[in-house]
Amino acid sequence: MLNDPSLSVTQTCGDCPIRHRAVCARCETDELEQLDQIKYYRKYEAGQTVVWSGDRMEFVGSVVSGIATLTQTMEDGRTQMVGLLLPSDFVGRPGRGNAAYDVVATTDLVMCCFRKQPFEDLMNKTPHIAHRLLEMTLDELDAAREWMLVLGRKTAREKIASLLSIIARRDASLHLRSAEGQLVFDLPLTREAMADYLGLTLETVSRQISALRKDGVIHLEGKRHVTVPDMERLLEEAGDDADGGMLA
Amino acid sequence: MLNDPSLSVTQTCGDCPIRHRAVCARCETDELEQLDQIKYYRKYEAGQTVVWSGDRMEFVGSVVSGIATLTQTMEDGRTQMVGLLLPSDFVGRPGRGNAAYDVVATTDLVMCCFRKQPFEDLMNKTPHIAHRLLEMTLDELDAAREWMLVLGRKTAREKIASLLSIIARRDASLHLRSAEGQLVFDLPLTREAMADYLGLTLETVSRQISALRKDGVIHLEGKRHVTVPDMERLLEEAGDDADGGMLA
DNA sequence: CGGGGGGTTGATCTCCTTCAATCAACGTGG
DNA sequence: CCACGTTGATTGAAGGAGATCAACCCCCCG
Repeated sequence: MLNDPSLSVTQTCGDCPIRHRAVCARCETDELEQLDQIKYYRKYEAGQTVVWSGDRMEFVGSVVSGIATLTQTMEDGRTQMVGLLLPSDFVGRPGRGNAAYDVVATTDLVMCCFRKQPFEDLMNKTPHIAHRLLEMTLDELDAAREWMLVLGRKTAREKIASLLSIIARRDASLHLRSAEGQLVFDLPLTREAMADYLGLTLETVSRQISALRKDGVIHLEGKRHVTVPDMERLLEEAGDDADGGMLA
Repeated sequence: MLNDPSLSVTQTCGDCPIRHRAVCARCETDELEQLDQIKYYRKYEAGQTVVWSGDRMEFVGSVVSGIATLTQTMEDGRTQMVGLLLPSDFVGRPGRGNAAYDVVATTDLVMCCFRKQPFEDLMNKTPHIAHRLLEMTLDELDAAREWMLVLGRKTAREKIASLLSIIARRDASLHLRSAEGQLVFDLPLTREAMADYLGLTLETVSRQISALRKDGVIHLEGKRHVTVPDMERLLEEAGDDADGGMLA
């Protein structure tokens, strides 16, 4: 629960790594200045809970760096991840007072926060923000619906392959390291988190990853470092049509 | 495939049954007039496909009456419903050329359609529309995420109970017929459609409905007419915390 | 009368869960 | 430096929830 007092991550929006992808992506310089005045950065350690489901939302904001998860939990403890928050993703829902999900940092995390009320006021005045938020929300809705197919209809093996290909795709779009068709990345999630994402048990996750390794679909170094020798193959295993985007 | 030529459902927006809930909910009268100029009604019969996944989207629009489903299908035929479209729900995604899902009418259906380009132009000019669409999209995202928990973590029995309570709740909010705590409604879906919604087989759906009936959680008249003697009980069976809204 | 769509029920199979043991990596304090 | 506990992961054995395959019913309609 270390509350580092030296968490001043002060920087100007112009230098911000997520400047062109976050809610502020379409803002003009004057709009950015207004955002600048109500923003503040906040750091979380891996494992820390950012927001508790049901709690009053003090702020909304963007993930600047690190990874967080959005999860829902039943009274008996069953949990389902309903979103994976990567840099530039938005946290919080304008127009709602209380959080609907737990937000947990899975790695060290930096958030760019806006106090809720000022942000909502600003949003109502600047269509660029509202427009970008609509765009992002529609993307998230698509992602959620794709995930519904994974959860409802895919086998354990297909689920794992689906998760791996999503992570691989994301990493490829960031590092554009698809040289030689070889994709390499680190799993940002524990086996348990993957299980919560996929609606499986962690044992099944472990078994299926081992199976994919034995079958040569992926290579593993250590527990987390993955190499995909043939992306087409992985997509087949995921039950997706090959081709599947890559350039989105 | 009957293409009824007498499908003129002409009416003014003022009389529209979904006037206060659809994308146009927040429009002023002058904005409504503009929408009026680009709108047209279209009818579909039960079973007809409204939009094919992958096809060019000619229009976006609202469900006026009837029920439609949003489904995704894998090459081998497995299908997952990713959305249930009720009156006032919006179909189509501004800013995207091709449909991502199949839209199928499960009952006779009336849609209020807008040609895509004019609608997008109008949306960019009138923040009321964009704002309402954001609101609706956020609601859909919440619904999708709640469904992810159902798909990923609930048992077959809980899944059925969840679906029934959602339908019951919706019907209650429409007909406010919660007199005596007795809820009565008709299932708008076949067993197969329910299975596609819940990530189950239709046999399992049938068995679990029978089981809930034997256990007195619901009463059935015919195959579709359902009575819920005790909503609390149904919510327990769904694995939801009791209370659960009812007044949203 | 035949036929087809929607639904129920039964028997069997299988994939995933559950329970459990084991392991490797890591940090911590004696 | 090593015993110890912890956390994340792998693997095995057994059991069960739901899928699969199949028969049959009901009802409407041509």
